[in-house]
Amino acid sequence: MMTFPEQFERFARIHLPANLSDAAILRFQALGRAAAVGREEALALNLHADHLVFVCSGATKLVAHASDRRDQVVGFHFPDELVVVPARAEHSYTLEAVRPSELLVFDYRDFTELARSDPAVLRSLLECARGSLSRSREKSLALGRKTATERLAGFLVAMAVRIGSMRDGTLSIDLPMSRRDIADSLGLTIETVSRQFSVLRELGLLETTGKAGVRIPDLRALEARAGYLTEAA
Amino acid sequence: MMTFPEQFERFARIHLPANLSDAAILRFQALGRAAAVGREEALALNLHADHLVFVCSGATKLVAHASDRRDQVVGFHFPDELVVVPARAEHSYTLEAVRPSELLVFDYRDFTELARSDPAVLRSLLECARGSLSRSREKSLALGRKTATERLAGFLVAMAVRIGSMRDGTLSIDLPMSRRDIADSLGLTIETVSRQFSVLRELGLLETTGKAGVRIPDLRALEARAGYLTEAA
DNA sequence: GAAGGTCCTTGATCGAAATCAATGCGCCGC
DNA sequence: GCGGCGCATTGATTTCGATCAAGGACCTTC
Repeated sequence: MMTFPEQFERFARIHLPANLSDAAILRFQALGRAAAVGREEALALNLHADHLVFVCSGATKLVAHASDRRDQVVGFHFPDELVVVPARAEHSYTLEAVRPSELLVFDYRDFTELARSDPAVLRSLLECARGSLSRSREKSLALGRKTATERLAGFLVAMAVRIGSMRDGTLSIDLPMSRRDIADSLGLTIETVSRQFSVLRELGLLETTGKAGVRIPDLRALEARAGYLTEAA
Repeated sequence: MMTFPEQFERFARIHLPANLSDAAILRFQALGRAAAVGREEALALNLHADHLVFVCSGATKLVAHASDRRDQVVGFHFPDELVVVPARAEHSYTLEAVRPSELLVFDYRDFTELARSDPAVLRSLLECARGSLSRSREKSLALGRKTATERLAGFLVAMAVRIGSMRDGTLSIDLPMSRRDIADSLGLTIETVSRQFSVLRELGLLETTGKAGVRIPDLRALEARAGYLTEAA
């Protein structure tokens, strides 16, 4: 459990320019607030404003809500990442904890107003937005044109890159999210996700240990199963 | 047909700050090139670099390509809009003309390098990225969790807002894109798109004239059919 | 370490959209 | 005005993933 100044210091180190004056840093700090969010809880936000949220610890999902509790996980966000949580428009969005998480919350408008003449901060925000846009476009392709197996394979490749680690010589992931979260992210049902885990397991592309553990013996092979473009095409 | 300086002037008026010095404007101008792209042609780009493209005239689609010619239209872009076209990664992207289009092309890296200390230009880029991210997230929700009818209704609402106009008292759209483009944007087939047009027509939510003309007598009703959140929820 | 609950897996059936297959319409040149 | 062609519509059938329905595994709690 971090104190607010510790959290902010971490945020500043990653997302604010190194040469910022102490006074300027304090002005940004004054705009932030800390929030601890328990598992499966949503971060409480003013629905009518955009927010900028820094993930200090845990793991989170950004969820878009349509009518009839049909939810779509629009993205997962892990420690040290910055997320833009949009205000309610055609649909509403919530940032929810997949694991107990410590978050740093800013009003988007206040933050950009303070950063309006600081190129380094603006560049940092732009990079954050570009990363999210790029992942979101990849997701559109997956949701629009890929089969269930390809979607799960692509998801696992992306997770391996973002939160995977080497364990006794094999690329491994400890998935923080439930099958429901994965299903809501891939536009599938939990049953279909479960079946695709079985398919990939039978193809020898992965091994599972318990609910959360996944070992990937051959990342390239899994990428191929995800329908990624090869050198040739 | 615009000359390159005319095109650039238009771009500068919309996306560059008004108080930029003439010298600075010329430096940006030196980075751009004009490109005319015919119907269904792709803009020729260096595949290994990101680009920034300004649409001067016409209508364009940003297409993500997976294996087996399964294409996903990731977004449509109309005159005065700025598009980020990503370099090839897991998938490749092309910007293609839906109608003959005049485009202004920049290398993304060069452009941001020149803008690196100019907050106003950076803010303009950030706003562009945020707009695209927001539309992309809405698309993820539609592709992941909505029915064919809801997707088409949502698409038509969005087009009405972006390129619709009032004609003899009724909100009307002259769709620049084919059924195939719409299908590739909504993650459906052309046959299904066609059937959903019939469904919405039979529901009295729209009238069609020829292939491209759409009249929307009641936008609110169409929005409701798109599964948008209502005030209550 | 047994009990209980939650989450996950597997199986059987159903349904929305894809695919396959004609047919129709609008738009072009002639 | 009349073909002809490309695009769009409509119909018949198939398919992949959703839904419905049991089991089974893992983790917590006592």
